[in-house]
Amino acid sequence: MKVSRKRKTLGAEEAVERLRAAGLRPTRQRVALAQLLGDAHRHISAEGLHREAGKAGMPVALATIYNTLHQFTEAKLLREVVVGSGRSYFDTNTGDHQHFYCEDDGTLIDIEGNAIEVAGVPTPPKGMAVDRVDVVVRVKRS
Amino acid sequence: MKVSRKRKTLGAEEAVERLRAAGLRPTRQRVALAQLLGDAHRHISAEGLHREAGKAGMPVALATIYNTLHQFTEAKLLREVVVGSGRSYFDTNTGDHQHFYCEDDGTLIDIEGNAIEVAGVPTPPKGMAVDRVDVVVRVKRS
DNA sequence: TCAACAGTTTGGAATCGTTCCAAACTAAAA
DNA sequence: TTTTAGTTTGGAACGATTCCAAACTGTTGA
Ligand SMILES: [Mn+2]
Ligand SMILES: [Mn+2]
Ligand SMILES: [Zn+2]
Ligand SMILES: [Zn+2]
Repeated sequence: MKVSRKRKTLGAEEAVERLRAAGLRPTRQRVALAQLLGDAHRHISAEGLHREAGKAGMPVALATIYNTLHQFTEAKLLREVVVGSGRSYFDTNTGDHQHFYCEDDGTLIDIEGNAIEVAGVPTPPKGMAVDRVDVVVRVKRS
Repeated sequence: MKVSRKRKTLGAEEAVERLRAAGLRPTRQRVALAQLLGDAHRHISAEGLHREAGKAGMPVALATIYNTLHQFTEAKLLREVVVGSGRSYFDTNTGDHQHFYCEDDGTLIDIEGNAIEVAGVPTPPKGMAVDRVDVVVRVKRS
């Protein structure tokens, strides 16, 4: 049987506060999305969030979903994760961490930032500064 | 002034041999592309190779470019590198190495495989095996 | 309290990289 | 040669994302 699991969403007030703190005007749509993204660590696509908003009875235009995801990313409320050339994922875990990526089903799984260590990164070319070091551990069904 | 630089391409015979060794039928188009990809380490997109083939007087249909790049990748003559969700790059360096990625202009720069070291990769989830560990050092103009 | 404005949302069209398709072509086998 | 399986092709189709201009709505400050 299929076990249905409730996802922990945010209260509206909390969402509004979060948006204000990030300097974003708390519109109906942004509040709804901030609530849906909630607290738990998750990896979600634009299409996925669009669908969730619809199911939750607060439909939001797809263009707005994209706008919002990018604004949230800019505001460090989200982090964009690129693993394949197709779609991109947005990660509610903005802390230092890396990912397992399952090529078979497109799943992402967090790897704690303190678990993994990258050593020996050379000095970037003149005039460049390191922004972030991304590690993707590609796994396959064995 | 703009300095024009010659790129080292392969001889036709050498390209044919390489294709044969990889179990690929040496068609006119595949030989042309193998020649263009040549010996030097480079990062190229499908569109880029399509344009180069045209300029070199051996036009190849874009669909064939994609077919060929994927077949070459399958045959380990190339390696596919994903850095952004837009286009994907094909890397003539198939050895163990990683990349700097400049977000400003989309440039890729190799990092020797023996320079960088990733430690502490956790055991993959049950039933999964590590295929490859990709490190992308994102840099920005500073 | 409310007009005015800047910021935001919207549906739909447009873009873009990539894949699909079925017909024409060609390298290799017989 | 012929045959055959594999390959190429242009153009249509696709899916994710972005663009657009019109409608809407938080916020401000009179
Ligand atoms: Mn993006
Ligand atoms: Mn591919
Ligand atoms: Zn994550
Ligand atoms: Zn490389």
